[in-house]
Amino acid sequence: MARTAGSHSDITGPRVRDAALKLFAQGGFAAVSMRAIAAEVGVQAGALYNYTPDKQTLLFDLMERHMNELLAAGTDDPSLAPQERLKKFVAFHIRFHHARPDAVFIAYMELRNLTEENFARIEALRSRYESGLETILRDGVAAGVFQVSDTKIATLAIIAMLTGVNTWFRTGGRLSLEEVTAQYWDMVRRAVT
Amino acid sequence: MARTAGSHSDITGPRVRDAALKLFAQGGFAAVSMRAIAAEVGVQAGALYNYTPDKQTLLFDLMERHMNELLAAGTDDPSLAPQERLKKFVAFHIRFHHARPDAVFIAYMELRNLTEENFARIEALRSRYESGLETILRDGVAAGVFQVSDTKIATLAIIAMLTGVNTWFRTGGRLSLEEVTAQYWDMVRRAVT
DNA sequence: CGTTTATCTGAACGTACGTTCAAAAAGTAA
DNA sequence: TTACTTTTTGAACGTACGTTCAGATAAACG
Repeated sequence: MARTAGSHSDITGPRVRDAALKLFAQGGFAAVSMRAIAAEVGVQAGALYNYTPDKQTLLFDLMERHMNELLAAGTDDPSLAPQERLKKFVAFHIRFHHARPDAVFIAYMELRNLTEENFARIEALRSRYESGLETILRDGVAAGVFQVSDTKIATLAIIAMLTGVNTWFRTGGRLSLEEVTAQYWDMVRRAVT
Repeated sequence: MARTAGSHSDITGPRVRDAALKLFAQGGFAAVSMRAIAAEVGVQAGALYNYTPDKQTLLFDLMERHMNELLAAGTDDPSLAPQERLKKFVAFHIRFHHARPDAVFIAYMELRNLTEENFARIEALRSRYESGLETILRDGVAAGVFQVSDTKIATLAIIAMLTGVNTWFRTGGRLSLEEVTAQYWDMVRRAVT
């Protein structure tokens, strides 16, 4: 056998990434073999190399796509009041991260498996995202509506707190995502005012 | 050759755990070989099996020791005012975690490499630690000094926020650990009152 | 000193890994 | 149908893995 019926690059490519995302999140980059990814897709290991030059690049692609999605989806309207902008940020962050737990997990946990250069590129993207929040905080401080002595620290603290939702929240539990978001917004609001 | 000069179980045992801790934190459980750990200690791979039945148990031991240390070190005095108790908790959590970044990293990142049974045991220990904070929050709510609508969520949010310090704080940077602690305490205090 | 016990070596076991590549089959276009 | 391109197979490459164990040496003990 060789080429299989219905095989197409446009189909297999995304399926390779989906499989890798799922398995990396499940077992960790180093613990997942190319053969395991191939099995999930339904091809032999060799076929994966039509879609990535190597395993490391496959990981990097997943992370980079995730960070680019995050940056593209985030919106901030500087004409709004800082309180309103911060509220929108909190809601967006929780919603966006909750929708893609695997990608979030990988983007935070597999950084050490990147080459130095790839690591730097991911960190640059993450830094850009953090800057978005810090800008809101700074504008709020300048406007006198936030009292934050160090906006950089507050930025990191808020993001860590919000991302933490992913580690415990499950749909169908005691609270809805909207209720959880409201509570986190309450804490964030009070923490900066 | 065989037994080496000066070899002692009391010495090699801790060195094996230290090496494993360092290397697991650096590269991840799956990516670190028993041979690499042995090389760090200065023995052959076979010698490690005098100190652990297998690699998985070595990881579990590291995590369990860390969690037990955490629980043993944490102190809460219910006779103090809730505000004071919470302040002590914040300071303790940041200091304790900052002192052992490798163990913290492993205890949070390598959970998926545990067997189901071992995972449950670590989670039980973590849950006990979280309960300590939640008790403080509940007491504060009961006393009317904290306004928190869901103490469970607040517990998880605060812990995520505080543990986040480890991901960015480095001694010798712009701020001292004491200054950082003060700022986090400020945010936590405001978030619950 | 001689005997026993604790500790480590070095080699070996079967298995799995990431990656490569010629050959083959399916799709595409004429 | 024929010629060409895209996609996949299946086998193979060298390397590394976790673990076991008989044998060897150092330490401890009487």
